[in-house]
Amino acid sequence: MGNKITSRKEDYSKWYNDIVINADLAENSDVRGCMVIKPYGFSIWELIKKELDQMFKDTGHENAYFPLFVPKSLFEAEEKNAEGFAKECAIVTHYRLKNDPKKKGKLILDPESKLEEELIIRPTSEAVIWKTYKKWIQSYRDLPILINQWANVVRWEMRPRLFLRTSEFLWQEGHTAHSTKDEAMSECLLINNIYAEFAEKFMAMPVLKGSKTKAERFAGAEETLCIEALMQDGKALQAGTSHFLGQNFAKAFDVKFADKSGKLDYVWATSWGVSTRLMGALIMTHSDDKGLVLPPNLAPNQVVIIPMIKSDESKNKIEKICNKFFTDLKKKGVRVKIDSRENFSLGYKLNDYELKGVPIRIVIGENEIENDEYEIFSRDDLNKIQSSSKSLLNDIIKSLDNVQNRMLSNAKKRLKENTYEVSSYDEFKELIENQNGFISTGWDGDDNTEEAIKKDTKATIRCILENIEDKDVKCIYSGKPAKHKVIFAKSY
RNA sequence: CGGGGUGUAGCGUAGCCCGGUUAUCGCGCCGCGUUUGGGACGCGGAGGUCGCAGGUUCGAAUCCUGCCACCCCGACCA
Repeated sequence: MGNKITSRKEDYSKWYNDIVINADLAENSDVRGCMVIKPYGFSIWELIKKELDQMFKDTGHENAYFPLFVPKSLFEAEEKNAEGFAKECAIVTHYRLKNDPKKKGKLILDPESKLEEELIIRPTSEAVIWKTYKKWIQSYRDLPILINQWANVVRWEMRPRLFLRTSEFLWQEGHTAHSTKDEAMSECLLINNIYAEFAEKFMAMPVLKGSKTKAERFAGAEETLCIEALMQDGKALQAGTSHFLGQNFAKAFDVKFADKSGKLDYVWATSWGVSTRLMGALIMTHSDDKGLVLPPNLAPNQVVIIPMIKSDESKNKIEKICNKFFTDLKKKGVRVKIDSRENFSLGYKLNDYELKGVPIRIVIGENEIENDEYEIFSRDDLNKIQSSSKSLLNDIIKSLDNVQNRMLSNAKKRLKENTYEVSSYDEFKELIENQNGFISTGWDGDDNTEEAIKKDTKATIRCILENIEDKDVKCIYSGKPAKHKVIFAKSY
């Protein structure tokens, strides 16, 4: 191995990047702010896709694919959305290059190929999709449309950050159309619940569910629901959003439907998405100074078997037993791998799989076979439990469950321990300054209050947990009666 | 776009202030041998437009000018 992981206490940002790069997940590419996702990292994304995709399909959604390019005029149609994304768009202006007459071997834009109308590389697909939906929708019988697409998008952010904010990223975006407001609202809520369930069940990452304030809301949405996760350094990470778009896009793209009585009305819409940022969330929620810690449900390799071969005589026997366990585990649906590379020492392999976060590891050699004693090592708590050849298969499967559950309960505990109730603004500032974490408190609902706190402390309202009537709950900043119970935090 | 920093082999770096043999070291890579129960060792080897373009000089990784890229801190954001 080359570099070792530097302590996260020393420099969180450095720690995070080291894990991501050393564990072979991703690297910064030469192209500004874009990342290369390496095979092992991409396998994690594929698992995320697979599981989420199933959840969408189980709730009646279908996949489709829409174009990458958005003509500028189309993009402009929904004003707020266009304005919100305007300053982070990559734009295609030409369709051809030609040789530079002044510099041999260099290419320049061919001025003759300038496009009549520029094409925006989608930062999100509402515009293209609603243009299409107009053609698909005439009657209430055409509704609802429940479509999801897995795609890449480009947002030209000022400061990219590996996985969390890259110029190009992979995501899923759902776009639905409904005949009633209530139905669209429940769709929006359903999806946010799916996101939260996915985060808990598969990522072992507990999240808070809530809605965004006007300032933090998606451009063009009437309401944005979100899931917010807490990272190990106490900063918040927005992990997924689900937007109720009202009739904004239907009006912008003139999408009307005839109801049962023949009356025309604009359709109601939602859109929702999660991105490769989830992988950043996964890393930053569970990893430690030894490297990645992956929950079994999203680990490309759930179990690794390492044969320990000391002599030619025992080689056959050991390989046979390794293969038997390998096959047995495969049959049980476990993602298992045998590492029989002979040019790497045991110590190297042990460290390598710890770095890569493989949840369960067993070493099989002469000692294990002779004594019929097998050690099951779990990555999350670095503990070993004893097993025998007879019970090994079941014990491994049980251990995978244990790791998954333990990771979730530890993360839940950390979320609870780092969520604070405060009664004064001084206490609020003190906490934000020194501890980070979630601060649960009252807010008067005023944009100016939100803005003032942000300027003062860098903390923002991550989500509104609930609207409250209680006259005794005061806004932490203004002291006026609070309208909402909210979570403040510094965020990524 | 403002403030600070960096650019030398696949990765991490020394050298730069104070110009001068063949550009340093570690990891990784290739070959051979010995190894393998917690990141193995020995010997041999390959790999460099010193970010790019100019300038100063007998001579530039080193000094000067311009440009580019990246990192960190702000504003922006899934």
